[in-house]
Amino acid sequence: MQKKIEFEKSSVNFQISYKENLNPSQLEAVTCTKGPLLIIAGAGSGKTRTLVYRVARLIEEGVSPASILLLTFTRKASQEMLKRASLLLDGRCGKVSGGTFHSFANTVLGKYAPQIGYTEGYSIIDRADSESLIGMIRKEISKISGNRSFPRKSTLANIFGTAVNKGICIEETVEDYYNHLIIFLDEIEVIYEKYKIEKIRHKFFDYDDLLVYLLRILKEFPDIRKKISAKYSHIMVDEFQDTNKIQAEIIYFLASENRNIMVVGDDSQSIYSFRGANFENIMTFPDLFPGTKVIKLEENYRSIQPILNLTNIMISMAENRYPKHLFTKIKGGSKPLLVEADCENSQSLFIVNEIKKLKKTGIALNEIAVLFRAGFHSFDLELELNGEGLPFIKVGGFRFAESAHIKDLIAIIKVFSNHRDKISWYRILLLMDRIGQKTADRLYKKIVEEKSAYEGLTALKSLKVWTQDLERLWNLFSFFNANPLISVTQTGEAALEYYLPFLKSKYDNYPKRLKDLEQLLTIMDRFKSINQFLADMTLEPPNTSFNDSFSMGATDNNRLILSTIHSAKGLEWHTVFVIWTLNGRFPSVQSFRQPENLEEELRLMYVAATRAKKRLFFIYPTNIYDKISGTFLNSPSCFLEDIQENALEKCFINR
DNA sequence: CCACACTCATTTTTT
DNA sequence: ATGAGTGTGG
Repeated sequence: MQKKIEFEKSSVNFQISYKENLNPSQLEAVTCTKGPLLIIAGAGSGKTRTLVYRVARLIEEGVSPASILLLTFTRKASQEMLKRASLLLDGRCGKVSGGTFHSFANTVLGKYAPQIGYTEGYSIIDRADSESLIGMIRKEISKISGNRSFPRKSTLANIFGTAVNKGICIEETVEDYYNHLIIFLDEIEVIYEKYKIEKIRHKFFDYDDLLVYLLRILKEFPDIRKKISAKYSHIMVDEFQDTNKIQAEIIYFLASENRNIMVVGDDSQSIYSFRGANFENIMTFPDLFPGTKVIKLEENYRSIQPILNLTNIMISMAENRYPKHLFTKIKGGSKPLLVEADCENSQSLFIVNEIKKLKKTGIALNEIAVLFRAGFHSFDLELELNGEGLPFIKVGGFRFAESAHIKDLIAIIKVFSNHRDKISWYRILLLMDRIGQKTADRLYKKIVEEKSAYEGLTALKSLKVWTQDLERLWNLFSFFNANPLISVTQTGEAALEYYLPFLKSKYDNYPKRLKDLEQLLTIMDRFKSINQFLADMTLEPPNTSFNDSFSMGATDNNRLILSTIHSAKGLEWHTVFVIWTLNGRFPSVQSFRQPENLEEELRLMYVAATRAKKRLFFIYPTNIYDKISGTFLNSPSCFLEDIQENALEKCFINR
C-alpha cells in the first residue's frame, strides 16, 4: 500500500483523481493493473464506474487503447462504458477494443476462418434461421412422422444449444433436461449430425459456432493464439457470472500471454443458465489463474436501505457462494410494497394510477420501469397505457428483427450477399404465388449451380414456373448487377420496392409494418457494407419493438420502460414495478421441478428488485387459471410470501 | 403440386 | 393467440 502511494506521487502525474472518486475497494480494483483479478461486485456497487475508471487508468499509465479488450454482455454496455471513459479522460478511450464475445469472435474469425476451412467467408445465422434449417432437416427425416409428440424445431434448437453451451453430448442433454423426449434420442442425434453438416456446406455459423470456432482456433493453432493474446495486454470481462464454459476457456487462452485479466461479476445475479451460463466460472476463476486477487464491492450506491433490507433477505434464501452483505449510506425512504390485485386488469390499472401520481410529484417517465418474467406478461398493461396516452418503450420479448416482414426484407439482401443461402431463398420463394415446398426445392437447386443470385435467376427463365413474381425478382437482381456500387440503404430501398406488394397482400396491418421497414432503412444508413450490416443485425439485433401507436414524436426519450428482467440487467430506475409476482408464474410452474431452476428464478427476482433506487412495488393478480396444473393460482411468489411486514408491506386492491 | 381450412398442443428468459 | 401437422379441393 505504502509503495503504491509513492508510485502514484512520483512516477506518473494522473489527470484524474482516482482516490477522491472511488471508495477503497474500487480504488484497489482500478489501480491493480497487473495479474489476474476477480471482482465480486454486488448489485449497485459501482461496478460500471470501476470498469470505466480502470479503462482510463490503464490509458493514463500508457497502455495503448487498442491493446485493451473490454468484453461485455451487450455491445450497448461497452459503448456506454467507453463513452463514459472518454468523458472522464479523453477520446483515446473510444479506441479501446470492446464488444460482446460473439462480436469479438466474429472479428477474429473474419481474419482466421480460412484456417478452419471457411475459405470463402461465412454468414452468421440467427436463432430463427437456425430453426428453419433444423426444420428442413426435421421434415426430411420424419418420414416416420405422423408422430405428434416429436419435438418441434424450436425444441430441437434448444437441445442442440444446451449441449454445445454446457459442453455435453446430445444423449446427456436429452437425459438430463428433456427426459420426456428420450424415446426420440436416435432421431434427434441424426438431425443434429445433419444440421452440423448442412451448416458447414452452406458456410453458416450459428451463435454457438462463433464461440466454438473461436475457441478451436485458439486451442489448435498456437501461433495464432500467441499473436492474438499478445495483442491484448489487458483484458476485462463484465458480467462474468453469465459466461459459459466455452467463454471461460476463451478467456483462459486469450489471457495466456499477458495474464492481465480482470473479470467482474456477481454470483447472486446469474440468470442465464438456460443458455449454458455457469456461475461456477466465478468460483473456479482463481484456480484457473493462480495468484488471483479477489476484491469485493459491497457498498451499494443505488438503493435506499429499506430496499436493501428486503433484497438481502431474499438472496439469503439462495445458496450463496460468495456471501456478501450490501449496505448503503442513503437514508430514509419507504418500504417495498406487495400488492394483491383481484385480476390482471386491476394490476394494470394500479400501475397506471401510481405512474400518474409519480408524474405529479415530478418523476420523469423514463425514471420508471415495469419489469416482468416473460415478454407477453405486459400485454394487458400495454393496452391500458395506450388508452391513457402514456408513452412507453418495450425492451426484450418479441424482437423487432424477428418479425416476419423484417426477416423477409433481409432475406432478399442476404441472397444478394451469399447466393447459396438456402434459408433465405426459401423465404423469398415461398412468398410467391404458386410456389410451395417442392417447387422452391427445385428452384433452389438450380440457383446454386450458378455463380450468383442474378445468374441463378436467369437460369430459371426457361422453366414453366416462371411467373411475374420471379420476373420482378429477376429485375431487382439485374438492377443490383448493373449497379454494384450502390449504398446499403439504396440496396434496401430497391429490395423494399420489390417486397411491397407482398407486404400489402400478406398483412392487413401493413402500414404499421411498412413503418418498421422504413425504420430499418434508416438503420442501414449507418453501414458501409452489406456484410457488415448483416453481421450486425444478427449479432446485435435491435432489442426494442416499435410499439409506436403512441410514439408522440419529440418526447422520445421520456418514456416509461417496459422490460423483461433479463433485458433490465445492469440498469436502474427511481421506481420499479415488478408484475406477475404470482406463484406459478414467477417462479413459473416448470421451475418447481428442479431446485437449481427454482434458485435461478430467485436470483432473477433479486435482479429485478435491486434495479430500484427509491421505490419498489411487487404486484400480482389472483384467481388466474393455470391450464397446466388445472388449478387457480392465488398466492404471491413464494420468494415474497414469507417475508415479514417489517421488510415488506402488503396490501390488497379491488376494482 | 399448391392453397386453404381445420385440428391439436403449446406458451420464459437471449447472443 | 400462434404454430405445426393433416386433409381436401383446385
